[in-house]
This record gives sequence, C-alpha cells and structure tokens, in this order.
Amino acid sequence: MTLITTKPRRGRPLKSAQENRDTKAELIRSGLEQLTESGFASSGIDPILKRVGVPKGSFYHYFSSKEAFGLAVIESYANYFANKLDTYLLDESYPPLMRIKNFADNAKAGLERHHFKRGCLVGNLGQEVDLLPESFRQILIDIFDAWQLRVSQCFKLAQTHGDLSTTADCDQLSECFWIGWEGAVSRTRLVQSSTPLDNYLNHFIAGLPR
Amino acid sequence: MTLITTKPRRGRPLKSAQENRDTKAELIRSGLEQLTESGFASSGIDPILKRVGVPKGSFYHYFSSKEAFGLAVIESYANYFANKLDTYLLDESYPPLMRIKNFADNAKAGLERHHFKRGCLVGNLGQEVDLLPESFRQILIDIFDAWQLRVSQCFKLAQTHGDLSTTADCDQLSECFWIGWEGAVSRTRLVQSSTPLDNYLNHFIAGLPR
DNA sequence: ATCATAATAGACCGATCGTCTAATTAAATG
DNA sequence: CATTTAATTAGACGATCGGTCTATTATGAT
Repeated sequence: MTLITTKPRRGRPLKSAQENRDTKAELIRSGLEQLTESGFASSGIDPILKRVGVPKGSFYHYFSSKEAFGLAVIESYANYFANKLDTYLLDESYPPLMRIKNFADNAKAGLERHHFKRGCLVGNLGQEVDLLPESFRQILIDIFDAWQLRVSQCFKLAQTHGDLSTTADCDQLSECFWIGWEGAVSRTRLVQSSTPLDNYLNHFIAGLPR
Repeated sequence: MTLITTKPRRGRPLKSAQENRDTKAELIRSGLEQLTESGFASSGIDPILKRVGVPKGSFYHYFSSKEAFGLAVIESYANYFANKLDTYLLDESYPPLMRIKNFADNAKAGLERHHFKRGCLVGNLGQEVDLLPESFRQILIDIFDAWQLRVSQCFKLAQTHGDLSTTADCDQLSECFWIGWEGAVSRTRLVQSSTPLDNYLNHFIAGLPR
C-alpha cells in the first residue's frame, strides 16, 4: 500500500512542486494496481485516487470518464506487457522454448511478490467483459492477438531449431498457450500458490509435438 | 430471461398454493443465472429478485445475508455440475476419453445456447475471490478438487483401456485439464465463439501421452 | 494588469447496496 | 371462533459510491 504524506493544496500547484509529479501517470499506475486486483466494474475511483493522494476533482481533469480511464490503463498495461514479452521471447541467448519458460518464471515471481493478489489485467477484464463498456471487448481481443503473435513466432523459431514438429500449427498452439495461461493465473490466485502455474507450464511444454 | 407471471401474494400463503411455488428454489435458480453472468460482487440482489418477481423483503426471509445466498447458489451449482460430470464420465457406452469429449460438447452447447453470456460459476467466482467473503475460497477449491477427481478417475480408466500412458500422473493431468478449461470458457465468452473451446480441447487430447 | 488555461478541492445528487421493521395473511391451538 | 404464532411480503432506511460540477488557486501569454 502506497501512502501519501503531503497534504492536498487547493488550487493549481506551484511549478516547483508540479515538476516532480506526473499526476496522470500516477493515476494510471494506481489504476493498474487496482484493476489487476479487482477488475474494472468493482473498482471505485476513490480507492485509486487515495492510493496516490490525488483528490477526486483531478480525475476528471485528466480523464473524461471512468471508461476513458480504463482504456488508458489497458493501453499502458498492454505496452508494458508486450515489452516484457519481447524482452524474453527475443532473447537470443536462449533457445526458443526456454525463452517461454523464462517469461513464465518471471511472471510467476510477479504473482508471488504480490502475494497472489494481482492477476493479469487482460484476463481479469476478459472475464467480466459483459459488464464493461462494449468498446473494451475488441481491444482485449486485439491484445490477446498481439501476445499470441509473439508466442507463435517463438514457436516458429523452435521449429527451425528442431525443438518443435514442423507440422504443428503455431498460431493455434499459441492460442492454446494463452488460453491455458490465463486459466493457470486464475487458479494460482485462487489457491494462493504457484504450483498450478508450474504444473500447467510443464504439462504444456511436455505436450508439444516433437 | 425468465419472466414470472404470477404476482406475489401478501401474507402467509395457502397451504395448497405453497406447494407449487418454491420461492427459495426459484431465488437460487435466478441467482445462478445472474452469478454465472456477472459474478458475485457486481451482482445486485434486486435484479435477481426481479427475474422471478419476488419482492426484496422475501430475500432476507429465506437467506440471512447475501453471503449465505451466494453459498447456497454455489452449492446448488456444484451439485448440478457434479451430476452432469457423472452422467458423461461414467457412461460406459463410450471409451473414457470420448466421454470427456462428450462432456465438453454438452458444455459448449450450453455456452452457445446462452449466446456466451453465461460462464462457469466456479471459474467466475474464482477469478474474483479476493473480493468475496473469505469463506468462499476454500469452497471453490474443494469444488475444483471434486471435479478433478472425477476426470482423474476417467483418465485412470483410459490407462486401463490403453488410451493413455500408464506412467502419466492422472491427478496432475486432470488439474491441467480444468485449468485450461476455465481459461477456454473465459476466452470463448470474450470472443463470443466456441472455437477457442474447440481448439483447446483438441489440443489437450492430442497432447496426452500415449 | 489582465485574461485564458491548468490544476486541485471537495460538495453534490442520484443510484444502488444490503438490511431491517412493519404489515399482512394463514395456520395452529385451545 | 378467538387468539396466538408462523410465514411471507412491502417498502423504508442508512450507508456508500458513482460520476459530475463549481469554486479556488496558480501559471503563462499578451
């Protein structure tokens, strides 16, 4: 929990104080934490503001609505996550399948670090998509597609490395990877232990056609 | 959407009339629909009541709290689902692995019938478990265990049939099946098409050790 | 100085949440 | 059949929270 010490000052802030504080970015970061824990529909604006000590009035200065805010948070997360994926999946110091394992280990560490209270934002929102503004659905689908593309290309590399059957449909394999992945993250949060994630990943890798 | 025609009658009901309207059961059924669509935290009591034309006052006559109601709905669903699993997985007119496929086909038909608006109650609640009364967590875990046991035993049958490697760890395999299953249901709802579920199941069966 | 712009403070109102009390009706009792 | 008790419903109630809006204070340009 992030606590704020400085008391709110009324009116536009002094230039000096303003510079070391990017309120909009902080709101997005706080929102990211909140939404990865509680999803969108059940998340109030107030707790997001309180985490960073920003009053409610500021919120609608930076964002036109909760929906617009949600979209900003999603975009931020998608960027962050795509970069993370690239970091691991394009790391040529490991063979392709090992890169996936490395990514998984990193994600696992993240879940543990937050005591299994935070999940995958896209997975969370995907599950509650019927409660969300309709604009969210396609965006979430597109994000999954982007992730799948990356893993799919990693599989193709694995094929050239001889670690994966050349007859395998990499796109479909990648879709299955992410489908199972989200289920594993969810289960991991439920039981508050990483073993489901481990079991799932081992099973997935072991089941790949050679 | 289920609509009710009979209007609520004030006061204690006639002994005769009482029999053909089990309000409590109707509330549970309505709650089941609501919770499989929207989860627990975001589901209000009012919509559940309106679906069956029962006034709010009745609710707390039958249930001491929303939490108690939720537990009743979960229990009802767990029973329903366990029976469904038994129906398919113990059907000796099919070989074991085919029984799993039959179950999946049935579940798929259910998703389609409701236009992908309803998911798996246990999967839904599992994802939002941090928002729920703490009593829910262990119950959800236990339900998954019960489902996994059934599928695990089906795998063991498959081993004796020679359709599955005898060195396979059936319990772990079953856990992975359900992990992926929940992910597939979630994705299916997101994209509003059964293909993720199909792809996942095909991939899972194809990846089993022989 | 003045005026438009940037940013914050916090009140505000309607909606909704879960709960509770009173009213209503039948059954049970004698 | 009069009275008490049980079953059920009606709707009020307080608390919370959602998104919005107005007032306040500072900056920057002319």
